[in-house]
Amino acid sequence: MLKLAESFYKQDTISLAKNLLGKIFIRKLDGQILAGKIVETEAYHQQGDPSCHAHNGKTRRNAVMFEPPGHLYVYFTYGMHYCMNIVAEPEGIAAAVLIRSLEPLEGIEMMQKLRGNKIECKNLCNGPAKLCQAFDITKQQNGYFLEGKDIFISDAPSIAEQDIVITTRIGISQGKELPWRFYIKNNMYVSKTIPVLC
DNA sequence: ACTGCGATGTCCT
DNA sequence: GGACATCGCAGTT
Repeated sequence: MLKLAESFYKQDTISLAKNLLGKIFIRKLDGQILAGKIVETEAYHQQGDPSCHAHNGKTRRNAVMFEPPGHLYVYFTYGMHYCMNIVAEPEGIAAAVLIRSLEPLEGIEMMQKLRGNKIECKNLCNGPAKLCQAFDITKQQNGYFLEGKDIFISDAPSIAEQDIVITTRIGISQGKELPWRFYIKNNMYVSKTIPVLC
């Protein structure tokens, strides 16, 4: 089980969004292991992407996006939800990959406790705020570097190009036309299916 | 199946 | 003051 290193994360954000599909996100929490396969991502970039939090330059909220690749950028939204990104590209360029869905692999009971009892496995991590709740990712983890021992991503076989579905991104009002959402074809744990571009 | 909407706190102009 | 990279519930078809 090989832990991905900074050299992996130092890709352009679109490549990273594709190459993270199939990898295993792991958190050790209270002596237990939580693990999920990344099945859906979105790319964001400070340039040419008006929906990117860093589009208008560095602020207190988005500062982590400018840090070296492999850091976690966690932000709070809608008064109650967290979303988790992985910083891409070299230090100084603000770009990140939003993790939108995980396929739960290990620690499912603990995820159910964190999410609420009656949630089906299928619905534990099929959304950016849901997976943060299931993995107890909050602002405390903002800025965490993924080479640490408690939170990291484990390598796994890449997803073939023909098994990656490309669509526009979900839930944004600007930059809607950019084809920067990626998910694994026919995977049951993807958050939402919308008309496919190609 | 789909649609609308309220909850709720933080950030940025 | 407005917007927000969401979610779950209630109501409708």
